[in-house]
Amino acid sequence: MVTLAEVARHAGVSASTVSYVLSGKRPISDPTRRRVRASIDQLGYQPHAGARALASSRSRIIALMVPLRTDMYVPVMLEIAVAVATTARTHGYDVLLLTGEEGPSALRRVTGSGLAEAVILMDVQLDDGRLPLLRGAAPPAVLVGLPADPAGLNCVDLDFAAAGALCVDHLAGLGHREIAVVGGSPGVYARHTGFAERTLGGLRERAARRGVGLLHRPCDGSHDAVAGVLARILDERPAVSAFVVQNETAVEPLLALLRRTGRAVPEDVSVVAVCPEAVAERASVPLTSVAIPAQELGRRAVERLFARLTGADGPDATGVELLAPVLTVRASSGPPQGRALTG
Amino acid sequence: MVTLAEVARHAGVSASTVSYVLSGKRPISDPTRRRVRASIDQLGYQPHAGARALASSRSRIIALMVPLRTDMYVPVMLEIAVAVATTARTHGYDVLLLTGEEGPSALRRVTGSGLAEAVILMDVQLDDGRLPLLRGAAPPAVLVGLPADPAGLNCVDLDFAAAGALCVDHLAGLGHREIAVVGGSPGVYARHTGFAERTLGGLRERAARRGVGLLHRPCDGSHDAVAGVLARILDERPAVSAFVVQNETAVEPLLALLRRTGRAVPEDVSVVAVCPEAVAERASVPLTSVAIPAQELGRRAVERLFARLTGADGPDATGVELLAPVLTVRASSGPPQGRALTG
DNA sequence: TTGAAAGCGCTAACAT
DNA sequence: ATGTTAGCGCTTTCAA
Repeated sequence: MVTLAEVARHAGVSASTVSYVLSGKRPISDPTRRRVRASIDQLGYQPHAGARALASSRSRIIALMVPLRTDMYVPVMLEIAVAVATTARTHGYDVLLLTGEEGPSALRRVTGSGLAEAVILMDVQLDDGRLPLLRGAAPPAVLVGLPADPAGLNCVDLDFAAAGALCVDHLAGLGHREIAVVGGSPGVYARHTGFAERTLGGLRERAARRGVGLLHRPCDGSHDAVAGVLARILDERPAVSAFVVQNETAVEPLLALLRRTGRAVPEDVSVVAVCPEAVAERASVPLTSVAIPAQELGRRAVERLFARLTGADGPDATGVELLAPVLTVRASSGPPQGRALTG
Repeated sequence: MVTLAEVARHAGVSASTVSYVLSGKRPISDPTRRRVRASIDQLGYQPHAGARALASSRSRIIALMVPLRTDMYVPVMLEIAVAVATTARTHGYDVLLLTGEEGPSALRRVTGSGLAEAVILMDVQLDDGRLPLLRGAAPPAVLVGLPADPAGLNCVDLDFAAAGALCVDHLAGLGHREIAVVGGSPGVYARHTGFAERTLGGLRERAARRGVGLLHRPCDGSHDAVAGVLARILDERPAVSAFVVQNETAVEPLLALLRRTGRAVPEDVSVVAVCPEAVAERASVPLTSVAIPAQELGRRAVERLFARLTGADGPDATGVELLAPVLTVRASSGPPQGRALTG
């Protein structure tokens, strides 16, 4: 293994000079810098990560905790994770992958051992068991998601309430008066994963304000479940002329069932989804949708973390950042035709 | 920060004794061990990861490189990654997440700096740019996937050729004589991602051996693409009575299109998929399928890595491990009814 | 603008 | 069964 000392000898300078060439923490004359750089290249020197972490108390690693459970739309998780990793690299950091399995103690472990300098948590629940470890002075952390009480925490998420409101605005603007919501799987609500409830809140509030009827049914993504929920909705509210879907796996079953029962989209019923762009674009009817900006979420989480690490916002910058939802109109929504759904 | 030296002082022993209590690398008397343990707990001591890595030349970290691209079934990727992370933890290791973005040099970086002791590569292609770095003495590595020339490499994958053969056996056994294959997206073939070609090889070989007709069409998962491919197949081979699908995103569109054109599954046509169990179980018709054992792949990759790291198989154990495919019969396959597909 | 040297916290000989 | 001690490779004062 090539060490810094060898580089120094090869370049005819002291170890500290090599170190400073690398870190840029003090001015180095141009000729010296050149010689050192040349030696580094020639010898193929790579600084030892552990030695660096020991001497500087900075590991240049952040930990990313992903959920074990997988009843959220999984590709979003991976996309966020990848965005976190690539963004971290642009700051010279690497990402350690933690799963929920070890529980909150994993945070303590990687953080207490100096393995990771900071933490990003995905799929945060309204009342998350990991939160107590993060209040106050604890390790720098950013949450992707919004807990019930974000006081003293650093959070990034899509503004799901605004997303719900946006869906209602779009549909009400087209003239729809009765909207049905095919929600996330019951498990999502049971766990109080914030996003589902926040979307629903936004839907309800805006529907009430605009005098539009709103019927909500949780639904897991299986074909049978969607069929059941759809039947109930049609039975209880025959006047429903539009659907909002938050469960991506329910999208195709819903479209298939509507087709099969002779309901044309968007002529007879409109469908609006809250889902990743990729899902909306590739659906059997391209969906009018509010995008879930996975990459942006990952990116922003890392940026906020580094804002804290570098003290740009003050050492304990805290607060909530909600990304504004964007609704893209595609082929699945249009004005109601006045035909009753059951017609 | 609590150091080992403080623990030693608190317990009234030397630093090395504390170290050996922790590592178990030499016998310690029961009373001493107890005292040390107590001090560790009381002081909340956690060994410094960097110091450990420096002194021992072992970081206890393995790197996992996931592809940036995402035209494979993404949930499988995440499931493998999570399985890798949890399995690594059972060996006391953590996992560093690398994306393809940095290219092969990322391997050099994490490995050359001593950050990671070993590497697991996902989504390996037949002729992968990362392979040259891994031949010979290079850092211990395991590939999930099978390159064209696995000589000197350590690989784990599903035996996709056998999976293809299994599908043909199942369908031919039911009496089908003409089978159509709805393959992966054209991009998968263009990149020579091994699994698609190997499945196809297995399908062809077995079909030829059993005298069954086989028609293969690549297909991305969009509804329109599936519709086009299906139309072509029906046009070219009206006698087709069974489909094998390897592209998970094409499953629902295919089922929907078959329904829409009045073809009952499995009465009129059988469908067999190569896909994760979750997809097969939740399809609108539960699918007879060969499972993609994501967890098992991740687990085996890690186990093989540690077999190498600990020298259990000799320091440069190498070779290919192909997991035997398992076909589960569900509702989507049955004997042909003798009605022509176009009937 | 550069060097010398003292650690960072731990492991692993080498002693006893 | 336990203690002593010399590094591991780097960062960062303190000096010049």
